[in-house]
Amino acid sequence: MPPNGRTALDSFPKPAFLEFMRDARPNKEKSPKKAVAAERPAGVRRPDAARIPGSSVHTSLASEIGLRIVRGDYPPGTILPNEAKWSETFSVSRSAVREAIKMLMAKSLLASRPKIGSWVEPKERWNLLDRDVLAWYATSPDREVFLRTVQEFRHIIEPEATAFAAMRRTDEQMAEISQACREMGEAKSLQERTRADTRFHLAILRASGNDLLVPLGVLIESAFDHLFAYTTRELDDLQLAQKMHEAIEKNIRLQRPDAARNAVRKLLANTDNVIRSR
Amino acid sequence: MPPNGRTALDSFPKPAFLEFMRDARPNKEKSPKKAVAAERPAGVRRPDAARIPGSSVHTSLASEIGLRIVRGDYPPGTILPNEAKWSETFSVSRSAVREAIKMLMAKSLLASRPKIGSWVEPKERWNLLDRDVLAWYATSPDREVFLRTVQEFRHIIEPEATAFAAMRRTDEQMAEISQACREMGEAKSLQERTRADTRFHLAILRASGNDLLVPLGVLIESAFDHLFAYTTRELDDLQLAQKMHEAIEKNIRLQRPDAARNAVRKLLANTDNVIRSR
DNA sequence: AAAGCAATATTGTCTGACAATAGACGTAAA
DNA sequence: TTTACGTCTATTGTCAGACAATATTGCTTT
Repeated sequence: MPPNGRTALDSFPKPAFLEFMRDARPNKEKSPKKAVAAERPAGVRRPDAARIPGSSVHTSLASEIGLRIVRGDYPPGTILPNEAKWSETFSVSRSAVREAIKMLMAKSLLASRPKIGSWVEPKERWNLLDRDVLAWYATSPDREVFLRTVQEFRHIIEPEATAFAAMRRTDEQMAEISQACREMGEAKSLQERTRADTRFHLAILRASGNDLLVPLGVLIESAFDHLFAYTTRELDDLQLAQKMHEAIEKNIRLQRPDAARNAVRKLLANTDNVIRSR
Repeated sequence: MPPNGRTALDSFPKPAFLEFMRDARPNKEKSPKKAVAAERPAGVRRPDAARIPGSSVHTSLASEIGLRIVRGDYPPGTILPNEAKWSETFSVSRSAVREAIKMLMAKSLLASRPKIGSWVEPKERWNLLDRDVLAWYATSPDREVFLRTVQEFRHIIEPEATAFAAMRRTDEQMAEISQACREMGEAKSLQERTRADTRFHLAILRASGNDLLVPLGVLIESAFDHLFAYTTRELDDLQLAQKMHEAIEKNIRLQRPDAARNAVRKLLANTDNVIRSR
């Protein structure tokens, strides 16, 4: 029953109220509050905000503030504007601001105390492996550096994860991996192919049998998002990449950890070249 | 100015209100609300809640609910009690409940929609590498399994991270590493030693030059917390471990990636033995 | 039987109030 | 002059109550 919608703060829903961000309207008269029903004050009342799932006010606010922090607008240690100030700046209620701030606190970007305010936590505390933080982080510096960092990380994780998968995969997990691999080959569009590619690598992480590896999937997703622009359209390259994926699939299927690890290393080296050559 | 207190939801502050958790008091009369000042209703009003930093109501609530979810009380897909219900169960305001839920949403343990309610997200979405989630996760299954998983993860991460550190460390980073190593040797108590040990490994992660490795420090901290009970009191073992740490320090200092990697592998193998032998 | 429509339950948002906290500052004492 | 203490005050924490938006559920109508 719970629908499987995309996760929240992904920041692309174009938060409605951000349009009038700096539009400080100090003299907004209080809404009458007596008029119970009938007599709609005709517009003015933020007509149709919050349509898309990920764009409730607090969510959008969290995105905006989170992005600013990660981007470096408020360096670690900085004391942020207080809740009343945010509330005024964005013309939203204090509750919405508080909920947004609580979300950022949950990601360790912020902490707060009465009388002090909220301050930006030192960068080491940031939960960089969080989906949203990662997304914000990915936008701020130039793509190159970010992509290189993620790619380096993949070199550390994926070969070992794949070796474990070759040892411990269940049949169901193998089926997922194989299917994703097949769908990569049959994909009609580049986007479709990339999606199957992502599924392939995530399935391997899940099959590794180590719960802690699974959350690292966000890194792979992020990498593929940013790699998309670099992806080749050349048929030769595509076929080569497909062969490499099939080699990985095969070695996991035949339960050969070492061979699987090497196959992944080859694939990553190939990806490195794609990045470098651009 | 921002004090460097421990991070929030660490769940050891023994949240005050949890005492009367199941104490459903349906007929609580509304507080008079007219009596402005003077005439304190004498006790009853949750006398001294929220003393310790990490124990505000919403924070404690998030801990309690988060723990329940991770523990498996509400399996993925389950629709949770609604906000009003939580509010009643714990006798706290709906705002507090909402803020707690927003924190859990930020960690991808929950998601919600109007009219539906809040449901537990599939486990793959959980941000297991989050400090709090990890802490909750660590309590639920038996220590053994958790410890083994974390330790396996360390085998994947730390050798490579250390090799990178040997290549890219700055002098400041080296100083941190060396100091932690020294303090390990000079530590007077086991606890003191463990703390220095943790600092040593975290400093290496930071020195690796890959931002994404830093957040994995929570795993190491968690591992050491749980490893503490297993730690040996034998002098021989301690001295052996110290030698291994010094070998790592030396190889990073001399910028020998391969030797550093091997030194870490040895140390981890030693730790494996400690775990296994218990 | 199918399609549209209304009732309903739940989260989302706003408002306004008061409590608790801890820094800043001034005042008094040593 | 310096130190210690108490007061002032700005900020988050908590509460209460109201209304809006939304999508499921079940009913009604064709």
